[in-house]
Amino acid sequence: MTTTLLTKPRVVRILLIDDHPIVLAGVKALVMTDPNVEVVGEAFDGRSGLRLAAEFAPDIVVLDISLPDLNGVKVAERLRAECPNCKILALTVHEDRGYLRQLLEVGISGYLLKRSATTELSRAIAAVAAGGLYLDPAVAGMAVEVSAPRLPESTTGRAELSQREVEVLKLAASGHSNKSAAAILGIGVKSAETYKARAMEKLGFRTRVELVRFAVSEGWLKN
Amino acid sequence: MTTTLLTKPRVVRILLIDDHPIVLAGVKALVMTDPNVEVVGEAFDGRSGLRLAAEFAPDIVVLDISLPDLNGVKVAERLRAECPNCKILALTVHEDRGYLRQLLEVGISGYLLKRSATTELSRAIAAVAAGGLYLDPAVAGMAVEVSAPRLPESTTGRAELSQREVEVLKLAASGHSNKSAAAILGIGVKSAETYKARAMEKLGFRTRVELVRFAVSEGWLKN
DNA sequence: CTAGCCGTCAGGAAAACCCTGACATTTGCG
DNA sequence: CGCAAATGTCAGGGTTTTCCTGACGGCTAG
Repeated sequence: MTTTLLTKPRVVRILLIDDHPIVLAGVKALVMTDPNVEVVGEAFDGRSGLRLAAEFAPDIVVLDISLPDLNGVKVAERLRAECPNCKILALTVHEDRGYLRQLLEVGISGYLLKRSATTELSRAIAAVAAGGLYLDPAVAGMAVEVSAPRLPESTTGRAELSQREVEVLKLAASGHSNKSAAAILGIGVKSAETYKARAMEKLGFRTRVELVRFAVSEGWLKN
Repeated sequence: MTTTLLTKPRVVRILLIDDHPIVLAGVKALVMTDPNVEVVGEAFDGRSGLRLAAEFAPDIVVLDISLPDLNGVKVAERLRAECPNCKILALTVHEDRGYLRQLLEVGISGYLLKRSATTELSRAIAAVAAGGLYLDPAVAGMAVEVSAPRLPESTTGRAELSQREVEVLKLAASGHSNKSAAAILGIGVKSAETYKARAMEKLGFRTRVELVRFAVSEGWLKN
């Protein structure tokens, strides 16, 4: 079927989710400069966002990954489930491989960094609205290494961490040695080593630096 | 210049510094809704910001603390020196005692969190333009504890860390090994070990956990 | 019932870390 | 000026920790 001659100037309806009102208002002001875009809702946390998404069924959800109540990945996941027609455009400061991978697995349609030029925003929205996949130039390179190499065996599930793995990881990121973490959890050092290794492998991390970055972005180190 | 009877129609001239163009554009859109405010410059990094400040001598510099090239505190410091008439309004996501303390010592006029309501922004600008000090409600409580207790341990002049010690400590807290830190600093592993040991000893830390806690409270693990 | 994840752990090699010096500069102070 | 203290730089050697490779029983789902 051929495309219509006059592409109907159908307005793209957008829901914004960002925990920083000042940033959200700014993004809103930006996207509204495009007459084809309409902001149908704004939320400052994950739960409100999910509620508004269910209510308004927007075309695109512009989602900040760092949220106070729910992890951005969790929100994306639930959005996919509860509002399958919503496209998700992640808008974030995080340039971590881990986030990108998780979000791609969840099925987002775009990943844009806040440090990108403002023109990228409208470009990304246009691309996503058209049904495409948009990745920020700065992370596009990661996508290839991310999509190909991982997990011949995790066909069913995604990179969910088990309870023990999360516990050890938090302690490790807080500066505890495997031995110390093991003592705290009341298990053997070797077990702690195993959990940490498995978790790191699941997350695709190979160095403690990456782990600490992840921990910071997860809010694990807020004391 | 004659004084007018009505409140001064003088426009507040503002310079914006934020490394995320999308956020910066948003803030710009927000402040421009106030007719008394004029944005005279925008910069995405510290150096450009300092240059523009010298060029335009704005009334207020709205400064994001997380910058790629220079630390926000450094930028504030140099702004105070090079452009003494500029008021500085820190706009940031960081709620750390450490940052706030450092910035207050440098002599900023305002501290606003991005998670605050948009109305706070104009309020803060107005307050700062009027020569006042504005602190975000969320950090105002910290200010009192911050202004009084000036390093109880430094009574004899001891808790001062040398440059190298701080550098290695930051890297260590971020998850770098001594070896990795040494490589980054371009020194031998043994030197890095020495700095770290001396610094830990000065601070009275025995474990990495204490170090990480300290780093978090100092805001070293953000950005 | 077979496969995979989970919690638990070992052995041995490799890497990182801590402790003890060491030495040359720089800097404050009597 | 000269000396002691602080700083930047590094090595040797013993101790810990981490890393890599398995392993084994319990549970759950296909």
